[in-house]
Amino acid sequence: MNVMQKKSKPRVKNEEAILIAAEEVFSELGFAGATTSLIASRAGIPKANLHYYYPTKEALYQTIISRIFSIWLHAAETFDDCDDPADALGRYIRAKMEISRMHPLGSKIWAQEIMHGAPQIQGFLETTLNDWTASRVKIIERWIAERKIDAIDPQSLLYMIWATTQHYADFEHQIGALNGGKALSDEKYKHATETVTQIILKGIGIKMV
Amino acid sequence: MNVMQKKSKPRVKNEEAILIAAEEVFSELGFAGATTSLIASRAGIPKANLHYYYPTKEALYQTIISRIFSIWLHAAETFDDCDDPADALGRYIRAKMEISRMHPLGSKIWAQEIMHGAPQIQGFLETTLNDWTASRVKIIERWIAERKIDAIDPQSLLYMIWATTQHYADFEHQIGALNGGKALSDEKYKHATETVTQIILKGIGIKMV
DNA sequence: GTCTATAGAATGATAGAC
DNA sequence: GTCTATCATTCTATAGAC
Repeated sequence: MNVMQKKSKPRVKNEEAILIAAEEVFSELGFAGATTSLIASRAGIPKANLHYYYPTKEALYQTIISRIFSIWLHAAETFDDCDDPADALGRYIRAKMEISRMHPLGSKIWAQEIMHGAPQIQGFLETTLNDWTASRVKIIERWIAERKIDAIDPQSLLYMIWATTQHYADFEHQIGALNGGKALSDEKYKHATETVTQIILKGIGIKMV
Repeated sequence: MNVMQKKSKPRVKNEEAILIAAEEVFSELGFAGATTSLIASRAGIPKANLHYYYPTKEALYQTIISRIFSIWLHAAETFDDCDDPADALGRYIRAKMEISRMHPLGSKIWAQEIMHGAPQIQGFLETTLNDWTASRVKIIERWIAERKIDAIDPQSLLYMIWATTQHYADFEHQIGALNGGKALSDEKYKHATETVTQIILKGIGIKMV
């Protein structure tokens, strides 16, 4: 037998089912509105069983948050320090749009967490996000100094990218309502991604091919 | 005495205090997380008194929502059918930024309402917003046909404007955290407004003066 | 590991005196 | 109109049998 205690089969299965259900419920109802009994019910297990795997609602919520954080980190890495702003920003915008498409629930939970004053992720805002943002502001300022892009405010540019890309996740219900009540097709989503990329890049003075 | 029954003095005062407190609490904790006792406490009255003025938590919430709706209508009117897209869009973007500055709490409540599937405002999305959006898409398409702006997807442009301007309200906590822990000064906010306007207008091919 | 039953706390709303 | 006391419900969390 291994030194690493292998997780038992039902544990793996149940934990995964709980996390999927929890992400749904937290995104739909917020932390306060979510009930452990609803999460358990959607996961297909009795409520007491949920508390066996995750002792408190808050512990479950923090597990969800840390998963979302790792997705955030993945996107952050796509904004690398490269000489070509069209490359770097284009890749970053497309990565963020892809994440909004693949993980809209996580994006909504994240947005609500910030709207509520970031009770769980304040530390992240003050350390990881702050450092990451400062480093990217420096890169953008260098592009400006090298006359590769217009002399825009770097922070405002970053906020615009975050806002626009996350909007497709956070407001997907509204976008669906304005699309005849159904979600955007893959084709339309791709088109939106290209439009967003084009407007932002052209907007900061990058010549589009 | 007037035919219109004048509202008594304490009623006016208390209703106003309740609405201000309710907007705060709903934006911070969401509908489910908000408690009538906390709202009453912030309004400086006993909980039973709150229920005297607003029989249920939901009735109070709907009053708040209808106030936010009237602000939305006000912003919508600034996007008028004019020949100059720089004028029309610039005015609209600036009006939206101003609203995010003046009414961040309302914006957050609105965002959460949509994230939760718009339980109270689904009708608004399907009628007023849908009609308004369709009419503005037509105007944008006309500008494109007249070669006044690039041939971008009108919907994506509108979403970008909504996302970016509302981000300054909905994510003000994060923006503050990235600004040394304090809110943006009037000066910085003005600068952000100009940056946002410039990037979007230039991004759709409008020559900036 | 699973599940029934329930304890203990919080909350929305109201009764009824003033 | 105001306010204390309280009911009824709901929710988190756990005990304890299996």
